[in-house]
Amino acid sequence: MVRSYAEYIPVFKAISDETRLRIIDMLSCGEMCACDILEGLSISQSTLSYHMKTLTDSELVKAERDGAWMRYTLNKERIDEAFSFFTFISSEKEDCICRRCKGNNLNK
Amino acid sequence: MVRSYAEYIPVFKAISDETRLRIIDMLSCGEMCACDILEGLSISQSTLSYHMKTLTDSELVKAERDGAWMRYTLNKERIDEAFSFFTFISSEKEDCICRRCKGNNLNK
DNA sequence: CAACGATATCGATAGTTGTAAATATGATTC
DNA sequence: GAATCATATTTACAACTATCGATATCGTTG
Repeated sequence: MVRSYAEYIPVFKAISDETRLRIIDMLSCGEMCACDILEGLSISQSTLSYHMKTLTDSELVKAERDGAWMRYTLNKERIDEAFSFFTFISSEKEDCICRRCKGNNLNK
Repeated sequence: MVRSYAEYIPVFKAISDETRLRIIDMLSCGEMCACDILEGLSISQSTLSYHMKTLTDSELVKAERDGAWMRYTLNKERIDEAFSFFTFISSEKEDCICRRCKGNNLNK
């Protein structure tokens, strides 16, 4: 199930930036090309390209070339995977690495 | 609903680190004190303190002093809030900031 | 209250991140 | 194929992050 803690860190990093959250919001209803995303933001073209690379490297966003344009879409499966992973990590489990606090009343 | 994109960024940053994910895993079944968390990791005490501050500042983890010990527990409500926020951001919405790509066939 | 155990803070440092200007690459069009 | 439009890469830099050793603070206990 959980392969390693490192597996989804690029996803969580990708959503840890205001500009990228705004881009994800823009993509929530369907695909957009880079030029139109750029119009909706107040950043340079090279900065947008950097952010889109962060998003596609983490696989949160899928990129498809269409002639001169790049079309971007949200990868909702990847989002679900990352959240499932975190939900698993943060939920009670049978073979848990947890141990109780030495000073915990529950252990008395 | 969504107050600002910045609202949950500290939460997403908090879960973007392998050591902190491991700590969250440790806390998934109940509370632990710092000394026991430290035992389960291979980091210095000052580094643990730094990570616990990151986690509590983001409100992902609640801290409670018990004499000399600090007891830490996961704040599952905060986790749910952050995920709800992101789910909202990444889902189709009525008054969406999305606009379609100029070159998109859907607009023809 | 002195000594000790638990945790926090400080200072220093190496590595990472976000930004933009300049430049390069890739695709289209005339 | 030269000009132009769209996107990516390179370079440089300031800000932030994770880390640790040293030190400080806080609480307990003799």
